[in-house]
Amino acid sequence: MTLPMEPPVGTRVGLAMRDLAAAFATSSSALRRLTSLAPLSDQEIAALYDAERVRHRFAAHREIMSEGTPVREASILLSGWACRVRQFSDGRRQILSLLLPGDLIGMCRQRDPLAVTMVYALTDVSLCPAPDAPPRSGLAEAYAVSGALEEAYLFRQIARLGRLSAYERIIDWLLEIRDRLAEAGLVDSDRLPMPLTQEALADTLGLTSVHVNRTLQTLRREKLIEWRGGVVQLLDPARLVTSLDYQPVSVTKADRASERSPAY
Amino acid sequence: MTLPMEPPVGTRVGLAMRDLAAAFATSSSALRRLTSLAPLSDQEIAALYDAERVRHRFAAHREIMSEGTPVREASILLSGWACRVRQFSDGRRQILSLLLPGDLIGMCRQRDPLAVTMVYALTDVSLCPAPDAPPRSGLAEAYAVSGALEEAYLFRQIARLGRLSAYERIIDWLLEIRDRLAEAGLVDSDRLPMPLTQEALADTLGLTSVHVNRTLQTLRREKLIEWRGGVVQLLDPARLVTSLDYQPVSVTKADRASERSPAY
DNA sequence: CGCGTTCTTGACTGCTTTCAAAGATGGTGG
DNA sequence: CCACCATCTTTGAAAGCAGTCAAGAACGCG
Repeated sequence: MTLPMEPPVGTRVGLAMRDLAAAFATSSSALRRLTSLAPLSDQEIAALYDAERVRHRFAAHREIMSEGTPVREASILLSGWACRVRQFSDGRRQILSLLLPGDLIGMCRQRDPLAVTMVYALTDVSLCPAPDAPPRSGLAEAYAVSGALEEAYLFRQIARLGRLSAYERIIDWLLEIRDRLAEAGLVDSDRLPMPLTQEALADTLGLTSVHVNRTLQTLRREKLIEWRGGVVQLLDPARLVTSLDYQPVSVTKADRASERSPAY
Repeated sequence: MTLPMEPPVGTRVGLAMRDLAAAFATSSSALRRLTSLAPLSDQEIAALYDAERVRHRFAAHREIMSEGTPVREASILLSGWACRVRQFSDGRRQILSLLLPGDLIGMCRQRDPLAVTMVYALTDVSLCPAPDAPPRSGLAEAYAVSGALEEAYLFRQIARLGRLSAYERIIDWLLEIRDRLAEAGLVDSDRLPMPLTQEALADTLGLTSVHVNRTLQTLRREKLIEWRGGVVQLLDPARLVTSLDYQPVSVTKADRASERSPAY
């Protein structure tokens, strides 16, 4: 079966909903992630599919949202990598969190929300508006789970910056990115797309690019990773995991259940 | 006028609602903070006042919530300081965020939520259940704003750990704590209650207690702060603010408006 | 007053940064 | 197809911020 690469225009709730749902879930990495967060109805999946028709594109290095600016509408990140950044007046820069395909941007519950951080495109990026989710719907649940995960990743980032060495930070971060990309179906046998420069990684991990470079070389020398041409290959994920007793986050009971017995 | 120190039992929506509201807002620091986040109706204030009758107390150094455990109900922190912590297997410890009077704990939107981090009482602490907030109510708005602020503080913490020196981290942190305590009415002319040990502060700022100690001495020598007997006095807040162009967070348009022209 | 916790101090180590410059890489246009 | 340029990666030497270890002083509580 050939999967649609771009959503055909004008598709609505149709005949073979079930097949469509399956197709969507594997064709769009964003859709794939969102459908994995909570059970969605066929209508909801169709709504997401529909929403993807409207695309906002941003070139790499463009500002998607600026600090202190009103947040208009919530978006879904369809493709590419973005991040939240804090820029200091003296040139220092800290990447606060990464935004990967399927992540939500600008999902605020208060009225007249202002962006608390700049959002910046690390690569070419495309967004679509996030469909409204009525209270207690499956989509609302998916949004809630996504929000809880985002918070959990912020906590991980704090612990990483506060207490891990450069060597540990890189390993811990790679494992987290692997898990997050895997949710969107973007990881194949521990090979992950890695569009970041070492400088961007340094800004993420609170290091200098020089030290990131040296530490990566250590990891390569130890045959733990390969990193060439925008792709990282984890050579011994098990050893990486045990070396810092890394554990994936889970924010709901259902989530933890699915970890014990993976769906696939 | 004498303010009630403990909420009298059985009070409901009464005669002099306006006066009551004013009294509550100054009597309970938690109530004071929540009422400042969004306009609340008299009924909502009464509900909060009512909720405070049920108190869960935790002694200092007790675990309030443990990682991976189901979150039963949302609570309001009435008094004392708590924190979210990540404990590493080798003894390292990172305090992820501080929980101050008026902060919400365990406010989750997803079903069957699990605690993502341990919550730990830094001092004796008392909590009460957070009243339910119907959608679009003032209370829901207050909860939403509180959640957005919490997220903003996590971003600040990440930037702090990633890119500031020990000296800068302490200043930045002190200013943030001042602002947060001020919302709850707990700051008087830049004197803040400071129940943390230098070790706890080290675990918050990703440093060692020895280095925190030395850095505090520098700040004292420079006549920037005093810290004695559980109280910190900021001696020159303006200089502290400009030294790292510190700016308070605002998460809504209304919020920013009130900064320009303070309500009191 | 006595004991445990917290704070303070010194000497030494080391991880990470800084500064600078040389290679590698990839995309573009002639 | 190759030269060229900008960006990114790699390397070296030296300095500095923060950590470690250890022990003594001060503080606060019962």
